[in-house]
Amino acid sequence: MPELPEVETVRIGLSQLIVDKQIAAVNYDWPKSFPNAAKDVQNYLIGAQITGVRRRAKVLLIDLSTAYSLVIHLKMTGQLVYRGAGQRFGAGHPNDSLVGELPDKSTRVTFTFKDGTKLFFNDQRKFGWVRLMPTLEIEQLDFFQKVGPEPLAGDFTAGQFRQRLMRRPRSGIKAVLLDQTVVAGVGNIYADESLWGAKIHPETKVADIPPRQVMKLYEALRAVLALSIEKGGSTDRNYVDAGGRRGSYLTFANVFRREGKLCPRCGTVIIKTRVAGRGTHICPHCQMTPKML
DNA sequence: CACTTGACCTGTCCGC
DNA sequence: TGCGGACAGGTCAAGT
Repeated sequence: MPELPEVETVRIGLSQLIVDKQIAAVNYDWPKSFPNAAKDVQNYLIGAQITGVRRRAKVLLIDLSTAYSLVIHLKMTGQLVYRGAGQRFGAGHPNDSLVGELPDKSTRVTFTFKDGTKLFFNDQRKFGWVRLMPTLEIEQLDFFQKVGPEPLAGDFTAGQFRQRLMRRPRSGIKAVLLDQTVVAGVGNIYADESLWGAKIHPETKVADIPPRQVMKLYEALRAVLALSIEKGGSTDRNYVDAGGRRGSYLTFANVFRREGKLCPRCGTVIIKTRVAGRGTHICPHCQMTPKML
């Protein structure tokens, strides 16, 4: 799913498309995708105006004039796609759009604005959700209490990164990067890409990584995330931005989904294995297997 | 404590 | 053309 760059791309799109709009109606067909009391929906969602769109880790926050917010997690296959009144297909380039006419069979929630435009929450696998709750209570959610710092924040230093990683010194580095309580927003794609950038094997124990390599990983992670946001994120299969458009980061990826192809750095064939229970792409030459003691 | 597996779901792809 | 299994960007909970 959407990792930090994808969710950030959706945030940027929505903040240009739906701020100030007033919600006139909401429809949903799968209660787990929209687990909210009808009373709250009536009192705090219908009639509310959208005041802003924020992101924290992989979670999207749509703030409302009622002091409530929509807290949204796209999980693996979630999409948030906006359509103008009467607009049937994706803006600009229908051929470039992964989504056709909406709603479609993966549409779980539809928000209709007063001006007739709509926002669709699509989610093929139904893992994602849209939750309505008081804005001030969001920070008290367990997830928000525990989630780590934003890796692209201006005040996030290499020293902090190293300290956070060292909370799990004996774990493999990939598992630690994927741990949202260590650093926010990193998922499978950017874990693989940043480890390739720093020439670190994903199973290396955190405590065994020399400080200089940790610094390289810090830089690689931030560079990869920033580049991906610039490219509109990664579309592996389902992901699209708020206009229904694909992201192009994967055309710049060095290892992710490139098994069987050549490492752009050394020419060795990239392999795919399993690490931390996830499909993992590495250059077996650049990212040498750590000495397994 | 840390790692693995199973759940949550649907869809696609691959081998037989 | 069909069927079974593995796998897919993410988290949780439970088991070892």
